Order: sequence, then C-alpha cells, then structure tokens
Amino acid sequence: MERTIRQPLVMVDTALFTIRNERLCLILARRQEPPFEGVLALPGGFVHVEEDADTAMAARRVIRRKIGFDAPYLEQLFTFSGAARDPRGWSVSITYYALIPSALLDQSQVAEALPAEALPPLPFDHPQIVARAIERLRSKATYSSLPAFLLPAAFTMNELHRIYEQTIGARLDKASFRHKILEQGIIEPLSEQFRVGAHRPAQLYRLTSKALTPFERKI
Amino acid sequence: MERTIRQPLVMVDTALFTIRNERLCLILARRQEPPFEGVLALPGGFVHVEEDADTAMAARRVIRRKIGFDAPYLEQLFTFSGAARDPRGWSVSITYYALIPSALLDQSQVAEALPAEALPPLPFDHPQIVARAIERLRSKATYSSLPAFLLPAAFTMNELHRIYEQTIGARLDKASFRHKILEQGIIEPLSEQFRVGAHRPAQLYRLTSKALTPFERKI
DNA sequence: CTAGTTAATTGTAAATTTCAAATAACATTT
DNA sequence: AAATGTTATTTGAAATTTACAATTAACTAG
Repeated sequence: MERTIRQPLVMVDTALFTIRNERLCLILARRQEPPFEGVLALPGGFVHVEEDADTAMAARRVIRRKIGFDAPYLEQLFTFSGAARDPRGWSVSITYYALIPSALLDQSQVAEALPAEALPPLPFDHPQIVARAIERLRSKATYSSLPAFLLPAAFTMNELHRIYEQTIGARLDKASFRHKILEQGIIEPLSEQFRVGAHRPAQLYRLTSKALTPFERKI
Repeated sequence: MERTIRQPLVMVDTALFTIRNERLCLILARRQEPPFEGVLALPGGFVHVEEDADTAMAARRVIRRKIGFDAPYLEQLFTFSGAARDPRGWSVSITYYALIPSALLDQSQVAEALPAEALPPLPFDHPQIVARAIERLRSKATYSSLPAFLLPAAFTMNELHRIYEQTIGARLDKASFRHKILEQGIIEPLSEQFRVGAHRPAQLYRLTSKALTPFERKI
C-alpha cells in the first residue's frame, strides 16, 4: 500500500457543446482562482464527498452553476490522471461532455461560446479533453441521434440536417438524410405544427423514445 | 475545499476478454486479501504514484501480473466512483477492458476463463463493469476491427467471421462479411500462407494499419 | 400576381446487401 | 485411384439502400 496514491485531487471537467451561427461551439469559464486565475478554461470543479453515487452528480453541479439548468445530454468522456496535469499535485479528472441547445441559453452565454475549431490556448490538459470530446461527438453522430440534443425540443428536418452536417463535418444528401432519419424512427412529426416564414412552412419534429437517451442509460 | 474528497482510493479494474470454445469469456482473479478475500473478481489494483502519466500504466501492470504480457488491445472503459462501491471508503475505479488472443495464454489460464454470459456473483460493482465492457465491445464490433484483436496475428476469414458473430451475438452473412471486411482494407492476405486440414486450405490474413489501433490512438 | 425562398417529393441510376447455390481444394476412406 | 466428407471461396440474381438531380409545393413580401 505504500506506493499507492495518498491525497489525489479528484475533479470533474466538462466540455459543453452548443451551436452558434450554425457552428459547433464550446462554453468556457474564466477561472476564478489559481492556478491560471483569469484564464478561459473548461468548466470544472472538485468532487464533493456527498456526491457519493457517481461523479455525474458533480458534473451536473458544475454545469448548473455555469448555465443555470441541467444539460439535456450528458455523458462521461474519459478520465485523465497523473502528477503532471495539474501543478497542485497528483490528480484525477473525470471528464464529461454535454450538449446544450442554444435556445435554452441566455443570449450572453451564447455570445461567449467559442468555435470548437478555434479555441484560445487552454490550461492544464484541457486541449486533450476538447480533442477527445469532439472526436466522440463526431463518432457518435454518424450512428445515433446525438446531434439532435443540440436542438430545442421542436425542430425542422432542415435544422436537424444542418446540425448533423456541422457535427460530422461533412455534406449529407438531403433526401437520403430525411429518408434514413425517418426510417430509424428517432423523430416524429408534431401534428399540425410548422415553422413559418417567407417560404413553405416546415414540419416540426420531436425526438421519440427510440432516440439515444441521456446519460447513456439503456432501458 | 472543505467538502472535497480527502483520501480517496484510486484503483484500476480490468475486464479481460478472451475466446474459449468459440465463446466470449472473461479472465477473473481470486482475491488475495480482504475485502472479499478468496472470491473471484475482476483483476485490479491500486494506482501507484510513479504511474504518473496515465492510469493505463497501472492497468498494464495489473494485466501483466495476471497473464504475463501486455494485452494486444487495451482501452479505458468508464470510471466508477463513490462511497458505496468499496467498503474501505470513498473510491475511484478507472476501469479498462482488454482483448487477449487465447493462443497467447497458458492452457491453464484459458481453462479458467469463464463465459461472459454466465459469470459467478462478483464483488463490488464488478457486475456493472462487466455489463459496460460487454456493451462497449458489442457496440464497437459493429463498426470496427475490434474483434480481430481476440485472434492471433494470423487468422482465416472464417475464424474472423466466427469471432464477429460471437462478440456481436448475431448471425452474419458469410459472403457479405467477407466482402465488407476486404472492402474496408483492415486485413490483408498473407501471401502463400494457408491453414491446412481435411478440407480446402484457408487463406491466412493479418491486420493492416487501417485496423483499429490499440489504446484508441488515432494516427 | 410575380418573384424569392425554403420545404418536400419524385425518379432514376448506382451501389450495396442478402440469400441461395455452386464450385474449389484438400484429407481421408473405400 | 475413386468416392466421400469437410470447409473455403466464389458466383449470380433479387432485394434493398443510397446518391444525385430535378421537380413540385407553399408560403411571404413587394
């Protein structure tokens, strides 16, 4: 037992995705205390003793403090650890990523979100965390309903289409996309509800129970 | 800082998959010390201070102690934590899963491997870890070369086919399977090398660099 | 009532997947 | 040497899915 870790810091860090101007963005927080006081970083914090069921509790607390409510989609990402990642000592960071529809955020929060592909230099090992989060998001987007969690409860087919293109980072055929999504049954039309404008009204849809559930809960 | 965790136990636990009698099995270890002394459990141990880069170091150490060499495929699975999961106190377990070709193991190790679907009652939250590991393996098997890491360096198309069926848990069409796998370019024939027997010789293949790399390393 | 804009459908070609069956290449037995 | 058994590998046609291009639909604004 003598070579085991004594007093590691146990923390959570979160990558909070949202969409601004049709681009995939991250919500950062300015650090209130050293180290790296005043620097933009991923929102995070220490795990509390009473958060004894799961570190997702701590992640939710961190996210609520930042945006004021629970993210519609939250998933554990990866655990980083070691003596080098934090100057305060041997630490374990259990990281999470969350998807947050910009419609739920304050205007000011949305305005502060920064494009995932053009972030400022981040402290600690946060760049690695971001890289992994983007990788996971892209990967899951190709075979699940994940990107839909970046949209509000009701959305049009084209909005969904654009979100998928944005998160996957590639063009997707409109007709095929519509076909496949409807085929999978992960969304359903809201009867008689349309988004209106200077054009043909667009059918509104919502996620069904076949869509991926938050927290990767299965059944 | 007063509500943060003081002296958490930081450990790794591993789910070690192998194939015995064409069935997906796990290699368990009998616990040498309390709690649950003498009980079969997932191989695990405390993280050491000098394992300061990444807990994968600790996972590799645990695996080497159990089987004597490094697993060809190792990936971080999930991090479990809390006050309830271990009677010794608040703990963090960073879990890993590994794929180990039975050809590399001692006969006795293979004989002791137990079918993943019929394990004895496991201590701690090890049943949850196993469930997640199987889920991850099945999921990745559907879109990657993962199951190939359960086979030795050279294998026939049918061996690969059976491994995929076993890990996914469903029938796969032979012709389509062969087509898709070769299409993806994740394996290549070993020229002039065949597995012989009382039947037509079977072409031997090996993984190419297009196959999934261990440790989820990209590029 | 026409132009502009986005939504949604349609049709056809191309590609992929499925399914069933045939053929190939041995070792072993007769 | 020929027949048999066994597994490997290929083939071909049907069914399904996907890609691509174009058309039609439904509104608002001027």
